[in-house]
Amino acid sequence: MTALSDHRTAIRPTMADVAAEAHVSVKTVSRVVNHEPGVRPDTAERVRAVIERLGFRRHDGARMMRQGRTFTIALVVEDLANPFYSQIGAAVEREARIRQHQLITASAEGSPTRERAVIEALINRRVDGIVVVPADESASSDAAVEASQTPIVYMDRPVRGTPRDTVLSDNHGGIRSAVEHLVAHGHRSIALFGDDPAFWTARQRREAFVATQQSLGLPGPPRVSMGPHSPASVRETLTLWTETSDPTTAVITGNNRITIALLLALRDLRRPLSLVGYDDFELADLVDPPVTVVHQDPAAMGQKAAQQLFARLLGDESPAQTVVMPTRLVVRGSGLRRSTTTR
Amino acid sequence: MTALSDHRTAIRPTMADVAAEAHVSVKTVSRVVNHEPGVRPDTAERVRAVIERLGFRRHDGARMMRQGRTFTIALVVEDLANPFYSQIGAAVEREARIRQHQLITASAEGSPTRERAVIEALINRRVDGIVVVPADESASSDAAVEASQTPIVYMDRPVRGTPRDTVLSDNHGGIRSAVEHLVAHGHRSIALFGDDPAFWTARQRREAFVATQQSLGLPGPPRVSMGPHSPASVRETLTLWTETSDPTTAVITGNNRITIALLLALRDLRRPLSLVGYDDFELADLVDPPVTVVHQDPAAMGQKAAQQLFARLLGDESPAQTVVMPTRLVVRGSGLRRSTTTR
DNA sequence: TTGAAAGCGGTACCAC
DNA sequence: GTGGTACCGCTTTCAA
Repeated sequence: MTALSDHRTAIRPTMADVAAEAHVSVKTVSRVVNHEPGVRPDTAERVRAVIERLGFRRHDGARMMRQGRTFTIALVVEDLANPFYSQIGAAVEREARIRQHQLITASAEGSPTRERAVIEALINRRVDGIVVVPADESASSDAAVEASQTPIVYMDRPVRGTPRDTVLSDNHGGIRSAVEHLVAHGHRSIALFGDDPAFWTARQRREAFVATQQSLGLPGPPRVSMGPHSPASVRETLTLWTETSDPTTAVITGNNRITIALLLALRDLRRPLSLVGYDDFELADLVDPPVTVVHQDPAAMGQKAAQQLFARLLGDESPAQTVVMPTRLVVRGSGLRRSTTTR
Repeated sequence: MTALSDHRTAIRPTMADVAAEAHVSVKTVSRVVNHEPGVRPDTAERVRAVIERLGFRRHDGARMMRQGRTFTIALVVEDLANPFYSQIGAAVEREARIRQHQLITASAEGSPTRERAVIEALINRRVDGIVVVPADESASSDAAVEASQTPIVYMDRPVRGTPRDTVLSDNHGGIRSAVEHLVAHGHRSIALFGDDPAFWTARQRREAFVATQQSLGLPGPPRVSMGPHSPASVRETLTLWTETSDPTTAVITGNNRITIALLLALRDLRRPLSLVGYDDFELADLVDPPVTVVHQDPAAMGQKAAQQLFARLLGDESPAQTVVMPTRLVVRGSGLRRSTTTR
């Protein structure tokens, strides 16, 4: 053991240190560490003993660099604290872990600029692939992604430009199931409180609502109010629509947040309105009456996206594909026809 | 441009490629890329032009290796989809991003074995530091952490062995505030539905409950039921405790999940019990009556842990410190004294 | 079965 | 100002 190796060992032993101690070459240490065949058992044993004694741990950074792969994928979303995204994150991480990969998660906070910066940083780190819930449809980082050849999968919303693998939710089907459910329970005058039309998903759901309403032959022009909403604005609009000769008897919301705003508004109004919310939420069962919802499955979407990404990493060269994940109507009661006396 | 560089450029240009094209040394390219001073403006401009033309992007893996730092920290929790952890995750990621670091998140799924494997993999990757919500108190990966010298911060629960930086929540204060609130509203017979005593936090809260009950001079032996719970088991216990000569009039829960089980049980029982839940939840406002809770601030805890970690990365060598984060009682109404006629 | 040497793509150090 | 070169710690290649 030289003075040098002695010193280095104290900090972080390398394969060279192990090799010196075990009187073998670095290559042999490498073989042992990576369980490569072709090492005599006793040699391997000796090397393993030294590894153990010195507390050697392979420096994966060096390995990645030489191999040109990082065994890392990344997930870029708007806000990791949002349940929709955190469920996606958990699913993607799981798929990564199963395949011995690690996951870098990053928030873009809804800003295309930040999203681009984040994605470029990830490319510089040579992550093997990226899953992105894009901030908008502009594909802000398209050029960088293109040049880097880094496989990317988009989720929840499509982006313009070069077609890429994309996992969407069936917004049309989700809204249709909501409308049909309400109609089946006798509703004819249904309103939609959608999200800000700046969001692609919000526009999709609005279109689906209008189309379904027409295809079912419901009377009158569709009543649609797009966000952003507050409980107050919702209350106002609701009052308007329920005090006509053709009062709205049921409401569909465009997402989670709006469902909550609506529940608050309904509580104040004390009006017997039926409701189907978009997005499931934890306490839907505990509200009175329990809230019927269109359930998107973020975990399934995340899993699907990760699987698509790993297929690319394994060499799948087929054309970019878009997958639309089904939604599920969870009936809990709030969609039933309700009389004033119910409350 | 040689044939070699021609080929390489098509894949991924390196500093050597840029240097050759710009007729400067690699070192000069490095200087330009890193905005180091001491490069003539026109040289820098020429280099930048080539960088642009070739689409060069620095390989951060190589840089990290040379510098011995990865500009990466990691977060290990039980389940990324759990709101408590995902809020921590969002906060930690934010602190990392502000400091130009990236965050690797990993789930240990509550298994100490998996946790150890995950942490060792992170150490092998030479992450600069790790934040861990440990699966148990065993500090399963302590030896590896010790040897690797990787800074680590524990959250929510302490671990045995070598003292390390730890961020805890004030379980005692949280429970005390809940009990005091109920007592202030006239309750004298209060019960606790705690979580599985296998969890350190659950035991802490139980102890706090018993201690507070005694210090306030409440009558009788403390009524405590530790988990795991189901709505059915909760209902059974509640029935027992409310049908004595000294009926329980208020309940404190040990966490989020139990609060929900309790709400379901209460709905079935239709008994006028007051309630203070541990952990805030999104729709606490919408339940009838709105649920008063002890709010832990996972975002603040995550932020604090990340800040402590970065202090270490910046060279803070002071002794390991434990920080206890305060909780906040969010009064919403369910803690008030309720008569049978209220429902 | 084993090892020597050349890289992977940058940065650090020191000449010029 | 600029460049040469060793080197981070491992894998790859090829020879012995």
